[in-house]
Amino acid sequence: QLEPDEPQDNPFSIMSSQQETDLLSYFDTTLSKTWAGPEHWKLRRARRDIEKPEPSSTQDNTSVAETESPGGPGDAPEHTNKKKLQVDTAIDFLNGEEVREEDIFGKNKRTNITLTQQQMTRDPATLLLPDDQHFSSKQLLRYFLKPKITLLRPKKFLRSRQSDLDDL
Amino acid sequence: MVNRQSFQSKKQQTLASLSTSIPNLFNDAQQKNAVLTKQAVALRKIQETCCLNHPFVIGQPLDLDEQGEAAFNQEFLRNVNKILLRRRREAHADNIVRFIATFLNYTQKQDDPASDRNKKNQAPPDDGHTDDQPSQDPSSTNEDQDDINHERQPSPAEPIPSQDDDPMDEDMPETMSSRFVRVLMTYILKGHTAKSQTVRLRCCQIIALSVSCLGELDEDLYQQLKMVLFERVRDKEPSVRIQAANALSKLEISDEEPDPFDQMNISQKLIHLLRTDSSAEVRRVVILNLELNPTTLPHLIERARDTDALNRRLVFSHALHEHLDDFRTIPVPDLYRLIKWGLNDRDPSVREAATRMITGPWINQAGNNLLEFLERMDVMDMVNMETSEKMLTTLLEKRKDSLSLKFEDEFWQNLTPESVFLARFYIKVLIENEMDDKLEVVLPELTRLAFYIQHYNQLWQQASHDSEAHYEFIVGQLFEIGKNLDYADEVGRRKMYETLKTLALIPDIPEEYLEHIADLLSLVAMDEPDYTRMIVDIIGDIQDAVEPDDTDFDGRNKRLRFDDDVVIKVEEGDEPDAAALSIMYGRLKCLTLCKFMLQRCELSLNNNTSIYGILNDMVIPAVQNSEALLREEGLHCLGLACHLDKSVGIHNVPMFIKCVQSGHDELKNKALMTLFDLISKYGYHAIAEKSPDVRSVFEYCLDHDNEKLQATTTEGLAKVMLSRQLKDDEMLKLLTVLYFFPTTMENGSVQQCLTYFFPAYCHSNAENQQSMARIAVSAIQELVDTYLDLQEDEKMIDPKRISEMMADWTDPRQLVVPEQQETNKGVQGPMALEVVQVLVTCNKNDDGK
DNA sequence: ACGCTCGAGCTACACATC
DNA sequence: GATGTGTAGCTCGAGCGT
Repeated sequence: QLEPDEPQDNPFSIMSSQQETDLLSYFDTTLSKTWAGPEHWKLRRARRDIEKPEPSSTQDNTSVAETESPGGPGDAPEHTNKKKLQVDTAIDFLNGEEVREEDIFGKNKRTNITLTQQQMTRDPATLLLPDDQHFSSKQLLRYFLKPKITLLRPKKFLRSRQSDLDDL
Repeated sequence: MVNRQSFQSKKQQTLASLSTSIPNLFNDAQQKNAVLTKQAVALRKIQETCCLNHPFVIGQPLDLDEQGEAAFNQEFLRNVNKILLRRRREAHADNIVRFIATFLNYTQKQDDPASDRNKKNQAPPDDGHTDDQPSQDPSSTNEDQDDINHERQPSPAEPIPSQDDDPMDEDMPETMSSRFVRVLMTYILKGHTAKSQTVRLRCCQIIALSVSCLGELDEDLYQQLKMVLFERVRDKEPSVRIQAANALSKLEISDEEPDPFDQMNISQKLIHLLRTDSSAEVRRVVILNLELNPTTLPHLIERARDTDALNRRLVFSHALHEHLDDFRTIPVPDLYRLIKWGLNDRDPSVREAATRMITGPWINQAGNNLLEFLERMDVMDMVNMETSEKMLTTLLEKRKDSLSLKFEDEFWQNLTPESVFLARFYIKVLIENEMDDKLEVVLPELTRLAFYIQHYNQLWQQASHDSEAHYEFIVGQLFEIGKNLDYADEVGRRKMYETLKTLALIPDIPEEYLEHIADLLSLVAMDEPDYTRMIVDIIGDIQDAVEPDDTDFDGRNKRLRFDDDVVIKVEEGDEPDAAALSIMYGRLKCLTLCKFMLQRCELSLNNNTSIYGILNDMVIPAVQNSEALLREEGLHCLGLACHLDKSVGIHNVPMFIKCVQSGHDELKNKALMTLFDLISKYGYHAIAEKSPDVRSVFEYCLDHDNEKLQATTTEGLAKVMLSRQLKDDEMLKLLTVLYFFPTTMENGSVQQCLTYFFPAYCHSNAENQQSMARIAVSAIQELVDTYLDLQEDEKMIDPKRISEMMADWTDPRQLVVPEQQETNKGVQGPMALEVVQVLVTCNKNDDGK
């Protein structure tokens, strides 16, 4: 969690926490699917997945689990039934009902079943991704003028040979 | 005749039981594991019995029972009818479609004496989808075939026509199957204008799977078929287009006759679909079926950037995988674009497919020889360096275990661009994977490497124009290898220093080599002050070489080489002053080296006093120089110096602001970068306290028409706001409006930066999210106004989508760290209120939300 | 091979338009 | 009033991971 107000003279103590790195790498992964920008943005299905576990976890594990369990055992056979019913798309060629040809070849005079020439000529660029600049937290964590140095841990770029010797 | 009579009675029986025998075959054929050939064989037998007056004999003139034929056809079509209304992807119906194709293939082959001899009854083609299972087991198909041939032995009583007496007429002879094909196709084609999309879909599907099973078609039927497909490929329903495209791709590509409707031939239509069809699956069908040739190749390559990840993947795993005989048929720029896209794709499965394509068939094409492969890839071309590097790294990652190389003196003495390039990345991969034992036999000693650099440098300096680039490249790669060595050896360090110094003094050393030198010297140096002293010395030497006596300098070939777009403008009539030019280039080179040094320095100026001299003698004068390039590079150095000392930094802020306000674009950009760096380093308030102008400077740059400047400002603000140094609703609103503004649409850097920034900003922190909520409504109002009076040629995101995105940003559930419940409702609630207020005050303009 | 998940596509419904 | 158009929600299946 972020500290709301850090002393202004040392602002990057905010950024230097491990959590901050975690947060940014979290966004690096979650946002890697939406990088292409508003033209390719889609409304994600409401994050029910995150809310689903909530009722079970937020509630006590004593009463709620009991009340919901009756539905559980009933579900299992239902699933198998459903599957069997769904697979039942076989066609009975021998005794099946006749299909009337006018049902098949019936035409619709008014409805246009073909696209207009204009609908056919769309800009090919809309079906292509833009040039990916691979924007990530890396860009946000480096200096413009010293791109090799991260803002997070201003470690020494030059390792002192003297200290190497000292280490031994 | 007895035979004839028995045939007739068999026919009577068969005709009588048609309404059960054929449905039974269809029933069998729809099953999941049905061997369709079996049913096809049985159906063919029925067909022969019904349609002929004699037992079938290959090559015999057709003796047709038209009534029997009609009965057969009618019954067949009656069964076909039953699948035409079955929805897309219903397995049973799909099986029947395949059955139809199998039957057509089989019955047609039976009547064709040419194909009958070698009776390699090809399986009917797949439907071009990724989901198709291999419909038939090839071995069983062949077995069935053999059985048939035994059964078809003509009875001894029949006259056996000679097999070779029947050269085909120019007009194909009519056969039982050709008549059937005509009947079926004519019937199926009727469905192409049906009201039901399912019928259209099924008809096209039948055509798609059957076209290659039809044998030779009448010209008129073929034309009719083609026209129908031309129309269906423009169907309103994507699912129909998928099948139609599939069918079209199975027609002879050699047919180049254009459609009178739009003047496009088959190939052109397919390419058009590939590029413009809104359905990813339609495009996919074309990717999978389009023949690879010089015309289609660029369009297939373009699909490596398709919005659909699966399509992108198929370009690598299918279209260009096995079908491309020689990757050198791809023009080099396209080749590198393709590899770059594939290896850098956001989707791991695409990257994987691209890697497999390169490591598999492409390397094979080069005889599994990496050096040969690199040669064919033309890796020396510096334009594509990044991609070459990535590619070789990927390659070696895959092969690191099976590859054991040994680089000894002889290897290093006889380097080629390809071999040194390979060595560099082999070393890199070994280091990254900590494969120390393999490294041991590969890494040269520091002294040796210094010697090799010297050696190839000499060759470079003496080289003819032709081989110059060759040696230059080798030296560059040796620099890179040098960064991996151990610098403990004193003698090696000294040798390296001497070598690097010599190189630094070469008048026309490329800029990136100067950077390598700066890097390597940092490894040679004992510590930072030592490093600084080394560079300052070298800078002094460079200056001495250029400035004191300018007699033998010729500005043209001794100049420092920068990127191509950097061209020093020489004022009109200044040409004779080559000496002045060369002095200027010398200064520029010193500044550049200084820049590289400062980028690698950390110590404060007080602890590293040798920098002061260089700042005062060289950098400050350069900032005031009239030559733009020198000013830029000087400013850059000054900016870097500000990194090292807070008071120097703060002191110079007004100067940087001034540069942003009145410099040329490149200078503006450098100054702007420095300002953001200083804010990052010393805090926004430390800067803004003394120079409140910064904020307005940022506003000014956000609006600037220079894209690079806009991008720098955006990225800088994103940094400063994400780190929560700057909390400024108004600035956030400016960024939001900028993000969706029509003029920013083309600026990819700004777009992609903000695409990252907004969700990260809003979802990382509840306070940020509230800030967004406060400005969202007024921002969207402004954007809707903009949207309403868009010019003809301007494009903008639909306001509805804008509001969706803003709703997403301000959704409290998306917060990474969920706030305490109090704030949860409070975010979008006020927004909704505000929306209502806006709607009430002006109920003529309403947004899409 | 199995099972899960996410997303494309389908249906139904409301609204607009002729 | 009927028919076309656009959208919301739901379902089912392809494709991925285990």
